[in-house]
Amino acid sequence: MFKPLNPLLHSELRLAVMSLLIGVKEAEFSFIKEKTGATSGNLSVQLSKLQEAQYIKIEKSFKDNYPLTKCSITVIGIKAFEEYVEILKSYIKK
Amino acid sequence: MFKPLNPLLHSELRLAVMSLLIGVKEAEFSFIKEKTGATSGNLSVQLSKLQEAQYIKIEKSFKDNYPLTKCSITVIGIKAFEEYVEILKSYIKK
DNA sequence: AATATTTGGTTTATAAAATAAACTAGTTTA
DNA sequence: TAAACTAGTTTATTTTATAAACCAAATATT
Repeated sequence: MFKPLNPLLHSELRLAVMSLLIGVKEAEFSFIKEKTGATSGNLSVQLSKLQEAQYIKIEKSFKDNYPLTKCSITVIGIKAFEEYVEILKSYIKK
Repeated sequence: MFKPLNPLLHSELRLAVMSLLIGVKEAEFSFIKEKTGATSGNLSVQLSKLQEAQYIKIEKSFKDNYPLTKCSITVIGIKAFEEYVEILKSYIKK
């Protein structure tokens, strides 16, 4: 009846990150942090988990001497997000 | 940007329970258990939490000599559920 | 008539997740 | 050159979810 909700996406912060990334080409760590209101530590951990699942791609570089982390959603990530949203809708439409 | 998601409702099982209860007048423990696929223990714990928050009402009685637990959603619960759904939608619509 | 099984749960213990605090490595500013 | 800031990561703590064990009473079995 109630299909399982992908636990990787059923997390407030990771869901916010994915919701954000699905609308943009890429986003910087500090931008995501600001938009989600997350702490650096929490964001760092959650981004790593999303990367591990190959839902996002993380690219590290330097800009003006400072480290710069850019994230973008992958095809796998888009698919997982869309499926999660569909299942979620099936919950709340009852 | 991302409003906080009510943590009491952002739980797979509790969300399923609320989604179920919002559509019916009341439901028995075993019915909820069957529909959600939860174990008795987990369901018992989660129902208690929802009751504590006054999102549901739990009525205990006996039927054919056996204990019978009936649950129903409260006005507070309906309000919380609807607000949660609205915030959730604001996440996934970006 | 014991004893085993089932019902309808609750309680407790364990595993997993989220979050906060502390730390790293380097940069800039005073 | 020392203090403060950037941009994070790692580790520790707290919280949450889940599973396992348990309980009381009822019914079924031998």
